Amino acid sequence: MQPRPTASASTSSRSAQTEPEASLLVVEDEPNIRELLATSLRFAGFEVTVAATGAEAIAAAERSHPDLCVLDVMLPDMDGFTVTRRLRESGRPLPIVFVTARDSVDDKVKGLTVGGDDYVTKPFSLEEVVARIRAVLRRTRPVEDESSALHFADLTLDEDSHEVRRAGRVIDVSPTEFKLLRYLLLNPNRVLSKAQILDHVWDYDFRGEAGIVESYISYLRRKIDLPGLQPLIHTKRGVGYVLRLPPS
Amino acid sequence: MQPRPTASASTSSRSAQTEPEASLLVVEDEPNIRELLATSLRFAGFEVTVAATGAEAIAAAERSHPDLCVLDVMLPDMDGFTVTRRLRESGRPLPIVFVTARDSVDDKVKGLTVGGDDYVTKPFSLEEVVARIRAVLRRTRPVEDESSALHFADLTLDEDSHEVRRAGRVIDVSPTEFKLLRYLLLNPNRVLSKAQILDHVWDYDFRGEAGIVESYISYLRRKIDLPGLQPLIHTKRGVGYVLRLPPS
DNA sequence: GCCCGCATTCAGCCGGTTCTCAGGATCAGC
DNA sequence: GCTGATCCTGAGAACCGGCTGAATGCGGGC
Repeated sequence: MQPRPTASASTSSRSAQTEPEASLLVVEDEPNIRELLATSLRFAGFEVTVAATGAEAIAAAERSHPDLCVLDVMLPDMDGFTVTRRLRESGRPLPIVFVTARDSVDDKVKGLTVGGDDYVTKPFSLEEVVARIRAVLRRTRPVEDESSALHFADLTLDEDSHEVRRAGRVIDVSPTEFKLLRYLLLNPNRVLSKAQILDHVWDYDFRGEAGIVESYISYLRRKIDLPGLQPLIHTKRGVGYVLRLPPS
Repeated sequence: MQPRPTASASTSSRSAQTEPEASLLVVEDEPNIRELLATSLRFAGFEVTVAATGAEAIAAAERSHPDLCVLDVMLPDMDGFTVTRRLRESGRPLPIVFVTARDSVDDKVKGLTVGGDDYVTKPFSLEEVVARIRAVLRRTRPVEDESSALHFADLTLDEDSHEVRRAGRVIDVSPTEFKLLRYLLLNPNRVLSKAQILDHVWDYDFRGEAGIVESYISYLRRKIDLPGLQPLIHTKRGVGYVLRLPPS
């Protein structure tokens, strides 16, 4: 798991907020994944506490009263059902984003996601996790001024409807194109290196080269930067890509 | 491995401050690189402690509580991912700038750029390292007074968008031109010798002559000091170059 | 099974970038 | 004004990064 050329980036433009967006409890027994989640979620603006087992999770939840729990369903000491039930025994409706192996029986997890909950499968991409968490919070929070759409110039991306628009016109994008565009929209006017994009948009175990980012940038440009419109995706040779209005 | 005779120069105008800018922990097993980093980062105004192994690093971090860690991912005793996790296990979000060999097998550690972290590849240029460190600190520090842009007269250089402007107009510069201009902007009104510029802007293993600095100064002048504008880049014959306003 | 969309890799092309070099311009000192 | 040293800059070669079309393979839906 390692280096590929990278530059600097923030996962989210909200990281500058002084007030944390929400408090999360991350429950995951694999140390590397736990730290990966904790680090990137903290940087995304959340307040994060961690736990490695179900028992720890229950103790931590009583102490810190998190707004949401990121829970690995395969824990050494107890299964996801039990942890979920115990976490909610207090009566507080704690929303949960489950983390599960892709090849695990899906029916079990589906039964778990009845409320406003959701789940992601391992290996996941960091953007995906953050997006799911925000979506669940949006759904379960009482009052919300937040819209689920990201905007830049005449470009819109709606998380709920999974819809992309340029100049009012709906644009059909593939899942990976959607995730890449979301990452760009979360970081407008900031150069993102190919390595950064790879780290945030692709699954954490992706073994490929940075060339695939070039391919997807190419696909996106073909759909987003149509002839006659101002190009929004720009190349900074030797550095990365940036979403911005053309220089005056 | 110390490249070429380094004139004593401060990397940044902040080095005159009595208060150190931030405290760094440099973890690198190669003694020459370690000293090169430690020396130039101290010149740049940082408080620096060093460690040669992962174990030393963890011990040192507990003792000195650095604001940021500069970490070679290829250490004799443990890999970068483990060191990172152990350094952060205390819960304190320690930002990290990783150092990695350019030709190292890229797929060993992934996810190095999450949480605002960044990395540089060996061989690096000193300006690049300092710039990355400052960028990460800017992103991860609570206080948000610092802007990512450097200014001098009507000339600006933005690290985030990698954009250069003169008199409001965007100027397209190559990566090397960008680094050279950043070095000049960090040292306004100070004459910089060609040797100094080579040491800071070019990779530490660059074997070329100082003539290349003349070439790049020429390129920059063509783009920055446009006819009709006040020239900002001046030659001090026999000494070096200086960024300043023309004498009245 | 068959088809289609999507993810991924790769190679060729193109143009920008880096770097060197040499001729000519400029400057300082005499 | 002369002269040597220094600097400027145009030209060119080698290199490198990025763009794109083509090929492959996988997986889901019919």
